[in-house]
Order: sequence, then C-alpha cells, then structure tokens
Amino acid sequence: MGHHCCSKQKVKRGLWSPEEDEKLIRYITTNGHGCWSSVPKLAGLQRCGKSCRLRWINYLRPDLKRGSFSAQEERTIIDVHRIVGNRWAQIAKYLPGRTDNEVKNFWNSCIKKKLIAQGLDPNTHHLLLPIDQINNNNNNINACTLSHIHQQPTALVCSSNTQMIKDAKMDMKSPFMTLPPLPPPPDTSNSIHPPSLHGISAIPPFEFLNPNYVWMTTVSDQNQHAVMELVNRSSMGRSTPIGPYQINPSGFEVLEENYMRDTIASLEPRKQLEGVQQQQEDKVCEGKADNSKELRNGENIDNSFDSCSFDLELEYSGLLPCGTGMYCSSTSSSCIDQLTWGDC
DNA sequence: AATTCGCACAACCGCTGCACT
DNA sequence: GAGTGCAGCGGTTGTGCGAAT
Repeated sequence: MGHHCCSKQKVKRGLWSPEEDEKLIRYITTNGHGCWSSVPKLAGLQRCGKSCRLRWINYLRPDLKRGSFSAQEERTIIDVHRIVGNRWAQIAKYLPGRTDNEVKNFWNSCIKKKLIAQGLDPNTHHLLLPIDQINNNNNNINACTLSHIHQQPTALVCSSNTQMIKDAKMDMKSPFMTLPPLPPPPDTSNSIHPPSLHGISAIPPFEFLNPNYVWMTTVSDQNQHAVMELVNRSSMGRSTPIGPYQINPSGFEVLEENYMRDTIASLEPRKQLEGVQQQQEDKVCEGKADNSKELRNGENIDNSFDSCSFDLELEYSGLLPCGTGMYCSSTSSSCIDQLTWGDC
C-alpha cells in the first residue's frame, strides 16, 4: 500500500538502504528536488515522493546537525514550546541544523519527562501540584505569588529592576513575561525581528509581531539582563488585581497561541513590519492603548483575549536563572527553587 | 545465552493550507 | 468560488539496539 499521493505506484516502505540514500543524494545534489512527486521516478527509486522528501529533510540534508542536543538547544526548545506549543517546525527554526522531527522526538523522549519530573505539565508548562500543596511546602510565598507562578511557572523572568516592575503596576490579559534571549531563526529572508540585545534577538518574533503587545526592552544597571515587558495595550489603565482562582491557568495561553498563529499567518511580512513599526511608534508617542486596530477580517484582536490580568505589584521578587533550564526566585528559598533540571 | 523491556529515532499516515487553474 | 495537486506539518507507529532479567 502506498501513500494516497502515489497509490498507483509500487512503492517500497520502511528503512532506507544506503543505496537508496545514495541515489537520492546524487539526484538532488545535481538536479535539486523540484517537484517531490517526480523525484523517485527521476532518481530511480521505488519510493513515493513524500517519503523521499522526508528522507532528505530529516536525514540526508547536508546542513543537518547530528548528535545530541546541547543544554542551550534544550532550553530553547522549552522556551519556544511554552510559547508556540507543539509546533515543532516553528521550534526547529530556532535550532539550526535540527529538524522538526528531531525536535519532536527529543521532546517526547526527554524534555517531556523532565518537565513531568519537575512537576510541570509539559503541555501547559504549568505546575501540576495544586496550589494548596505548594503553599504547604513553602510559607515564604504568598498566595498571589503562587497564583502567578501557577499560571506561568516557566515564565522566565530575569529582572533586577524591581522598582520598574513595581512602577509598572498594571493589568495584563497576558502574562508579564521575560524570556532569556533566543537566537532568531536562521532564515531571515521573510521575517522581521524584534529589537536585539548584543546582537541577539531578545524577543521571540511571535510576540514581537504581536501588535497587541508593546515591547519595552531595558537593560538593568546591575546585571545587564534584558528585561522585556509584555504590556497589553488595550488593558492598560484598568486595575483589576486578581486572586489565585480568578483565572483559568491555561486559558490565556490558548488564546495567545491562537492569536499569534492567526496573526502571523494572516500578515504579509511587509505589512507585519510596517504594522509593528507603526504600533511601536504609536506606543512611544501616545503611550496609550489603541483598541481600534483590527488586523484581520474585522475581528478585533483585543477580543481574542479573555480578561486575565496580573497585578505586578504583588509579584516578582526577582526570578533568576537557576541551573541550565529552570528559573527560580533569587530572594527566597521556595519550592520553585527546587525546580532544577536533572540529567536527561 | 535467551528473552524481555525500554528507549531513541526513523518513517509513515492523515490532515491542512496554499497555489494554481 | 470550486476543484485539484502539492508541500508541509504534527501525531503515531515501527524498528533497531542496548540494558536488564
């Protein structure tokens, strides 16, 4: 039985032999793949085009990086996954030489287990432990802090500018979040990139492209950590502190993800660039929200977020990197401190 | 030594989105 | 706008191999 795309042909399945690999490599290096459906015939292979494509992309491509994932790659995977979910191709873009299949396998075989071992839901990156249990484990963290951590346990906060944070008491539909710098995807031909710090993009392009956020990149006087703030423009000015149980811990993520997906998919690169630039200018000049922007099909993006706000004043004692993967509080000994990576 | 088990990775399958007609 | 073909994606399954029993 062949694929639906080549059901009329007799195609071989299963593992590729070295001879088949050689044929495919020879053909593609000399002719390029062109239309994949015609590759097997032209290359003299009893495979379907889909299989040839997969073999080339996942295994034979010369620019593939082989070997185990580095700690940095692992962190990148986790960080991007928290944002985009199981979009392996998106994640793989941040890892030159890695394929989506490779990333997916690594996630399922290694990272997933680590997260679970750390008490985190690998799908949502939220703590699996109930809040009251966490409270019992640590009296140094108040309920509000826990409520936030529960929402965004892997929100990676590298902030030493606590005053700025305190000053920035505001409501957010989406979590205040600071990620460590992520390398931009290697292919920059059709994409735009957020402001960079020391030549490294400090903001994942997904969020940078999100016109619903305003990015403020600052550098701490003390530790030079890049501090990014996601400020929901439409919600600025409201003040609705939240309690531990007022939010659906996973709700905002789904909405955010859907929103980003739609936004990225719907915006032409040049329009994205223009839109982001314009929005940044708007933010700088006006310093206030503009709810009137409708990005697609007349749908107001602001409506894509449910109310999910944060009271930053209650939060952020300064979460700093802890080990290679997890982030922990620098000011108190908490259960979060225990969330360090073990070996895979 | 033989068998079982678990793991990592390769490959397949089905679906979706896009471009073209 | 509908139909078609294709590439790409993500979930799932298959395979090989080493460790454990």
